Amino acid sequence: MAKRDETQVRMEDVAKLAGVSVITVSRALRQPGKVVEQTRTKIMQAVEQTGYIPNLVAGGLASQRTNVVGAVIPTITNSIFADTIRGMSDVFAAAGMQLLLGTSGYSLLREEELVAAMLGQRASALILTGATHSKRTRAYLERARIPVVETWVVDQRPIDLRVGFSNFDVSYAMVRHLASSGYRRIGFVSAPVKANDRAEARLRGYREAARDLGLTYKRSYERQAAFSFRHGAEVFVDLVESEPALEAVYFANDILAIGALLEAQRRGIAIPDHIGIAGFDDVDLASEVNPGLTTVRLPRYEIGRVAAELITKTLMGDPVPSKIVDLGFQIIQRGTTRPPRPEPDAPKLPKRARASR
Amino acid sequence: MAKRDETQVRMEDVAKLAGVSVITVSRALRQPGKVVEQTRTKIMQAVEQTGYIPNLVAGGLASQRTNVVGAVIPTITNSIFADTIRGMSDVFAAAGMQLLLGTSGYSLLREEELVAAMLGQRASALILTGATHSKRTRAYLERARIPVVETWVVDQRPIDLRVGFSNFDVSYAMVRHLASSGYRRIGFVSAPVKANDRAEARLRGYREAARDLGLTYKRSYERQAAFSFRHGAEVFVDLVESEPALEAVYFANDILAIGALLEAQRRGIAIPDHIGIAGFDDVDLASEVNPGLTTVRLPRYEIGRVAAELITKTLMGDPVPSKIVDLGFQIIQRGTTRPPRPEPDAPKLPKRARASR
DNA sequence: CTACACGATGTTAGCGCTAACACAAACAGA
DNA sequence: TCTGTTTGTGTTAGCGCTAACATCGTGTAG
Repeated sequence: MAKRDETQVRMEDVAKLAGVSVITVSRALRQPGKVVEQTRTKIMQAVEQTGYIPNLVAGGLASQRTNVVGAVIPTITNSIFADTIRGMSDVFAAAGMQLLLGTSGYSLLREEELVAAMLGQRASALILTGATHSKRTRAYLERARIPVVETWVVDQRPIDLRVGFSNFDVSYAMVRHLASSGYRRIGFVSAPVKANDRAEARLRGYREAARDLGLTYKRSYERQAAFSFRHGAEVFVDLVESEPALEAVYFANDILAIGALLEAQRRGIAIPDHIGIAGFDDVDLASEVNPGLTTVRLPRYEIGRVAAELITKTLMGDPVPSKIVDLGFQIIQRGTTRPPRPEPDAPKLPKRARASR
Repeated sequence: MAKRDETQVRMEDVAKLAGVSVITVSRALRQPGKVVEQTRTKIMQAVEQTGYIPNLVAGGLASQRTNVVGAVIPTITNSIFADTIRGMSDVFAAAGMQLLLGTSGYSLLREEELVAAMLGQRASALILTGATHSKRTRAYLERARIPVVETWVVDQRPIDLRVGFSNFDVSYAMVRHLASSGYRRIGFVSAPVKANDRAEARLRGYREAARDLGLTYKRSYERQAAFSFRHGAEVFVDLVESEPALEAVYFANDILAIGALLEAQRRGIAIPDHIGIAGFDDVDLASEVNPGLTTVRLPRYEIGRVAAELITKTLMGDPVPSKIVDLGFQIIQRGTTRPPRPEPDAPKLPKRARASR
């Protein structure tokens, strides 16, 4: 064996100093109620004096459970996910659990590696982003028999739990909103859809709404752009130049939309008089730019909080009321698009989008 | 004992299926070169067939080391730290290490809890933000005898390793830059300095530069504001209204500065003609707003990358050339401030700031 | 006064893996 | 041929902790 590091304080050292057995120390630390006041005091003093920090690796092996929860997000650069992580962190910190974070970079293979690593750490539960996973990832998760929460999605069959909203519905609703403001020729700038079911659902929502509402729709009204202000600016210029008839451009995220807005400002393109701009996410900046960005507010923090709550509940053996939690959304009308017109006499728009395809 | 979970595949199951001993399986997975091709193939097939995932908790206990590195950042909401984490993640992912992330919310007590939890997980190394830690945190770290990297700072005595730049020097340099553009009355909006040595160093840099350069300096030229566009907007309005003589306002981060710039836009305050604005960080948005924001570019990603590289090197037993790595910075002149004037005949400004106080 | 419950603490036996050493077979050099 | 070395694999003994059961003392009811 690896010779043990003699300098490391073990539970045994604390026990000797306090004049009790190791199990009593273990109990004093984990279930203080089971140890009498006086003994506990002695033990805590010994802990203090030695600077003892319990070895959770050994504890995890012996008890067959850890206080670690793994979470995989596509990227940490997008502040969207930062809010979700904050939601998780707040709950897990209060529950004394550790968050093991990994970023997949929108790669299913990397997600698979991360899931394997987290299962290797014997994480008590896993939080993933989206509903698309490799076959092997699914196999791992099924065999692991731990709570798994897929976030930012609610449609389809969950592996276990699911917390989010319908990207399809939101996107559909935004197009409906723009249509109700009188826009008939609406362009769409998608995020890259590769290995990103949320982006793909937003694209579908746009297409189906455009069709259902009888808008002018051409494939050339669509573009795809990676997540950055710069890409938003570039794709916007390309789009308005090649499709001058467009009345509004709807972007799959606020960063692209704001990039476009700032570019329009530079080029003297009047927003919303010449063309409307809409985003998706309602980031802080969306209400600060001039004019303010019409967008969709999403329950970013809530997704993380609820996901973590479902997990802590499940781990404590409490039943959860529902395996799928839809947290909804809210269209935010601001100055980058014309305000909606008062309802015409016969509102022939579908009342609500279908729940995906 | 906790009865073992019979459904969990162990190394023994793989070994039986492959017709070898467990140690051979262990070696095949960790040091493939030590096992002959044919045996390894048999073992890998058995791994595949059973869906075996090595129990790193058991492995960590037996070997007395883990592939986990802990990192504590103040907040994940600030995209600044996101870049640093990306730097770490890229290196650790390539090295097959796991990142255990915690957010302290600028609380030394919370940092202490996180450090204790991470040491409890027997993390192989720790990455902290800043140089200010509680007494107990320092005691933990000294006893732990693992590599510890403090980031975003280089001054003073490190616990072990340190990667960043001098916030004092950067701030000093920015004020010097503004002065060289002819600004004499420069306001400063600090981030909250409580438990934030970087913010405090930036404030000191501003004050000392103002004094050294003979600028007009009044305590009422200073404000403090929490990290958000909105706070930047509000504090800017307050400052220009109560101190109308101000020629420029220098913000301790770009988010505050951009919030101010957008507010100025709304109120028709001409930037930079009426008043100059400068930031700190060079976020993506800084080059997109109109006019572009004068700011300081920091090696955000590099800090994370270098910190992680120092750790992987140290863990592999390679010596590191230096315990402290200063990654420098770069002033970025854009449109929110007047351009620097050509050097006057007698440049009596100090050539370089002192390395802190 | 005995029997029994209960609360507090201790003893024992692993959890699944790896370090160190052991050993057998194959090979090389004298 | 013998010896030493190298290579591949196995045996043994934990790593530090906790679950389960054991034990001991005290209080309480009959």
